[in-house]
Formats: sequence, structure tokens, C-alpha cells
Amino acid sequence: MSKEDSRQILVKTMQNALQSKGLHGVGLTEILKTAGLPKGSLYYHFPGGKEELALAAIANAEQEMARFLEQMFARFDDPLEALAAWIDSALQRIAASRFKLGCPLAAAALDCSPEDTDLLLALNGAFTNLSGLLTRQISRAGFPAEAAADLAVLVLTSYEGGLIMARAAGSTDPIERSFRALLSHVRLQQKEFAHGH
Amino acid sequence: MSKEDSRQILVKTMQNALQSKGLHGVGLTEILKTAGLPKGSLYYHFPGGKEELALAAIANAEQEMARFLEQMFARFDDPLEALAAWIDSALQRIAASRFKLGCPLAAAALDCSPEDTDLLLALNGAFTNLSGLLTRQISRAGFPAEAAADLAVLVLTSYEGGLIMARAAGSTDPIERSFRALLSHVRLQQKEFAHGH
DNA sequence: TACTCCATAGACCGATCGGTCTATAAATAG
DNA sequence: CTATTTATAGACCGATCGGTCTATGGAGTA
Repeated sequence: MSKEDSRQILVKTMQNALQSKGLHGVGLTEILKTAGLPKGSLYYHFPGGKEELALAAIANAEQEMARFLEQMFARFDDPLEALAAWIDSALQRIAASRFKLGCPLAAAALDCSPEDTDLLLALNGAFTNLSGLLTRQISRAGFPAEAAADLAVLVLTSYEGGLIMARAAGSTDPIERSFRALLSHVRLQQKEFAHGH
Repeated sequence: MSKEDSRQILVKTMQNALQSKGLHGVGLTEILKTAGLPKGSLYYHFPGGKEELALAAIANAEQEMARFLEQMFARFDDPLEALAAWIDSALQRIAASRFKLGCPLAAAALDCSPEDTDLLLALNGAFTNLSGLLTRQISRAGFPAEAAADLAVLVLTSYEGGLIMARAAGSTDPIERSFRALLSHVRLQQKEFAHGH
């Protein structure tokens, strides 16, 4: 087992734990049991303990999400189609987990104390990067800068909120509904801007 | 201290704790210290312990939210104006807490194990009731049933997601942006339906 | 082979977790 | 007044928490 293997296993295990139980919902013992590693490994790779591991999991989650979004935007000419494809894949992932998995970023954001500044800072960075990415792509769909920025944040907030409600409902319905509403409005607005507003 | 007083104090304290730290983020000791009550009181009023208290806090939060929404809808003729007023008050409340408080429903949803069926059931009930309430009011604004239902869910998801991002950002900006985008799209769609679609 | 360093391996720690139990103060009923 | 119920009050419990520490297997180099 090489150094990078164990490290990555721990990060992924924590990422998964964040999604299903939240930061304080899982113990290190459980994480280590799932990862199949002893405590010594954890504190060798992450001297900062649980919080450092959580930060790494958050960074990893952000990176995965950003990479996947970029892929979708590269695959589709129309940014709105790319968004739809992203949501589609999210729906499949959630249903496949039988609605156990949420977003690790949201879970960490709600499960930490307001004093955990490192965590909140990392989360803010992640959200900022993702909304920046979305803003750039939505601009390409013909939206003015400010409108695109607002819309990007709306996409993110309803995605995060949708995951929460889907988890509670045990159904993808909330995500499907909110994105149907969102996209139909966006198409309408797109036409407005196209006709020279 | 009468029976109902202590009970209500415990419920409100747990509700507040859920909002700032999540279900597993606070200990009973901390809750009791904040409430100024001993352990005996907790288990007298809530034999089911932490989970029963959490359920009561969730029910209370739902009721408060529903009541406030109804108030806003009663005060404004235009349902969209009522929504805007609701968000406005949320912005003030969040900023006043210095971005410590989120939604207790969302916090509970993300911080519980997928096996906590009682909790998830209660949360689903709360979300269903709230989206039903919103759907009825949005219909009044001239939206067809299905469009109103989708839109209601979008309002809820972006509200929940907005609270998360606002907490991470330490700013009301995400909520302001997403609702600006949402409302501008909705007004546009409203006109469409008004002109006979 | 001997030395070194990396990466486990897990016993162990004090603190705190949620929960139970007995005791008692305060109110109510007879 | 006594008897009974109500609602605290908090000591106490085993389990588990995150974290520390020493010991060890094993790959790489001389």
C-alpha cells in the first residue's frame, strides 16, 4: 500500500461519510474501519486529525464537481444543455445511492460550528469557484454579466437545496421540479436577451 | 416554572442548536446548560431523548415558518410581493445572527443517518406542507397548477441552498442573487401566462 | 547483513457522548 | 395536616469520541 493510496482512500472515505452522515455524524473509528486502515495511518497522513481530513475531502469534492461540470460544458455547445446533463447525472447518482448521498459541501457547511473558520473559508472558496465557473458558462449562453452571475448562484443554491429535499423525500422529485422550473424560466429570459435587451 | 414553559424552552433551544451546529454538533449537556435545566427535565418531557426533542424542534420550526409565510401572503395582494417580503425578513434574520443560523430542517436532513426514518419522515412532511402552501399561493399569482408546483419547489430549494451558501460566505449575497434571478424569471413567465398560454 | 526511514498497527488516554436512576422540592388533592 | 403527583436536580453509567504514543513490519540503500 503506497503512501498516496492510503491517503486517497481516507479522503474518499471521509467524502462519502460527509455526504451520508455529516461531519459530526461519523466517528474516526467508523471511517478507519470503512477505509480498512489503522489510526496511525490517519495521523501520519493528516496530523491535523479529523478537521484536516475534512478539508481535504472538501477540496476533493470541489475538484470533482468542477471537473465534471467542465466536461459537460465541453461536450455540449449549448451551456443550458450541459446544465441539464449535469443534473441528469446527479439524479442518477442520488437514486443509485437510494437517496443516502447529499453534497459533502452542504453537509460540512451545516454541521460545523460558526467558529470553524478554516472549514467555512474552504467552503466559501469552493462555492465561489463553482459559481464562477457557472457564471462564465452561462454568459456564453447569451446572458449579460450580472444576470449570468445571479443565475449561476441560483443554479447552485437550488442544486444544494434540491439535494437536501430529495434526501428527505427519498425521491428525485424535488430536484426534477426545481430544475424544470428553472430551465423553463431561463429559456424564456434567454429569448428576451436575444431580442436585444 | 410550569410544565409548558420548560418544554417550550427545550424545544426552542434545540431548534436554535440545530440551526447553528446541526443535530450531532451539539450535546445534550450544552443544550441543557443553555436552557438552564437539568437532565431530569429533559427526560421527563421527552422520554425519547435527543431524537424526540429534535422531532419536536422540527415540528415547531415548520409551524413557525408556515405561520410566517401565511402572514406575508395575507398582508400582500401579490403573492410574489409576499415572497419578496419573506426573503427580506430572512435576510435580516440571518445577518442579525452574523450568519450563524441556517434552517433547522436542512441541518437535520443533512446531519442524520439514512436509517433515522422517523426524522426523515418528519422532514419530508414539513417540506411537503411548505411546498404545498407555496404552490397554492403561487397559483393565485396566475400560474397553472403544474408550473406553480414546480416553482414552489424551486423557491424552497433555492431558499435552503441559499442559507447554506450564505452561511459559508458570511454574507447574504447568495440569497440576494438567487432570489433576484428567480423573481425576474418569474415575472417574465407570469406575463407569458397572462397573455394566454 | 545492518541501518534507515516510511507507513502502518493498535493500545491507550481523558473528555464527552446520550441515557438511566434515585432523591427531592413544589404544587395539588383529600 | 397528610398523601400524591409533578417537575426538577444531578450523580452516575458504559460507550464512544478525537487524539497521542510506542512498537513494528518492510522496502530501499550501504
